[in-house]
Amino acid sequence: MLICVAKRRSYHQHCGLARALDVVGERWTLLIIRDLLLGPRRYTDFLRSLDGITTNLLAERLAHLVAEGLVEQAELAPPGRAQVYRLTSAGAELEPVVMELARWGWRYLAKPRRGDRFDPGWALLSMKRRYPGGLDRQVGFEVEGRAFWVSLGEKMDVVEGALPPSEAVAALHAEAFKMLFFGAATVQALEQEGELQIRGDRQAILEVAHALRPPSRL
Amino acid sequence: MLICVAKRRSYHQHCGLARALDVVGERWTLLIIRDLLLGPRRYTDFLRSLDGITTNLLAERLAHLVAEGLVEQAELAPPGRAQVYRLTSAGAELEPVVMELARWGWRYLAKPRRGDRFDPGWALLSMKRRYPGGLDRQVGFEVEGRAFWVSLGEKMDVVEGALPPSEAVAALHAEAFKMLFFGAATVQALEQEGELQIRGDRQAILEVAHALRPPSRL
DNA sequence: CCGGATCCGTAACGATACTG
DNA sequence: CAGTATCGTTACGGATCCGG
Repeated sequence: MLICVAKRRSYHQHCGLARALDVVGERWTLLIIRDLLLGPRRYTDFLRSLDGITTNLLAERLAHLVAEGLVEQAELAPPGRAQVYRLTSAGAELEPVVMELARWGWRYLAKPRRGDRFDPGWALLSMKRRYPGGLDRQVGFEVEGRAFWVSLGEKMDVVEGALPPSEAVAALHAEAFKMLFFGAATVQALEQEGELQIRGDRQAILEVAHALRPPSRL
Repeated sequence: MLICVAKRRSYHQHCGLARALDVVGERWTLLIIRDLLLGPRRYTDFLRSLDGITTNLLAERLAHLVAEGLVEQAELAPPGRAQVYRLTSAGAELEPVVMELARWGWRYLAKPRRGDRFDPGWALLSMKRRYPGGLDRQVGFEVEGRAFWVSLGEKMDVVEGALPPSEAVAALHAEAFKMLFFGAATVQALEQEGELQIRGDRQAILEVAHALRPPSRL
């Protein structure tokens, strides 16, 4: 009987970058972190979001992240009582890493590839770096059955899922959200075309959308 | 005869992070970028620095980075006339990504692993984020036959290789440099022990070392 | 020596099926 | 729902070889 010590692949370099990549450099890992930045997730949430990942690989990545202390498991309060994965504080400190990579990769989004999946959560996350600060608004976005809660204060916070009610909620389809994200449409235009409905404080939605508008092309 | 279209693996997500990882997420890629941030490199430079990479993989990674427009090949001026790889502007824009990952991975460097390679170039790169600005100094570091030129102005620049002469040069061994990097020693202490020699403006070296000192442990 | 290309074994990954 | 088990495929690692 052989006892196999799990020997992870490593660059064996005493360098912050190399050590970081030793831990989170494997395939899918940072995408899992990105999803968790929107709040706790269940196993099947990942399977839905990370289209193409296989169940064994997801299980292995999650186990590794838990072992590294970047992710922890928790039980959701009743009546849900489902088990979820959530970031630890060490894992949450990966946010600047994710944001920098997303910022650099933004250039490739200008020419969309056919068949690529779009998720409003990913878009909202990347909007964090657009927010210049100075507002105090809490609004919600409902996109095809999913709810995102955006809080603009000193910083921008965004989480997916049920949360305290906000001043206003905008409901729209993913395609419309995509257009907002890329500046191909405005809230007013989408509203006129019936692609966007606002409940509550309309001004709040307009202010938030304006604060998070894409950088002008010049 | 089959014509095979090179089909790269992709996450197929319309997301900046996923697209970035599609391009630079493969093994070794960001380490190659890191090395290039110190200046142009030759093929064999990579082989020496990236201990463990194989020649076929290095060739493939470089070819891919060139194809993506992040790296370009150039001929060094005579009498060297060697071919080198260097970053394009798009590639150089990966510096914040590398720095953020290195910052996050810094925590793992506190407990060194046996057998990990140390490179003063990697250390100097990660010192960029320590520099608070406000100085105007150019100094050199000679570490076991390698020359690094550090310029502190509005920002910190560091390149490896021959460059315009600086105000001062400090010569030391890698182990001594490591101690400086981690705050386990000071320039004065190393000098007294004969582990560090200064040519030229001693004050310049002291100022640079102080500006780049590791964050205090509290 | 430099700058790779080629071949092959192994480990990581991907697809599918199955289970408590 | 939350995984495990099995198996084929691809990427990676190790070694050698080759033209300039």
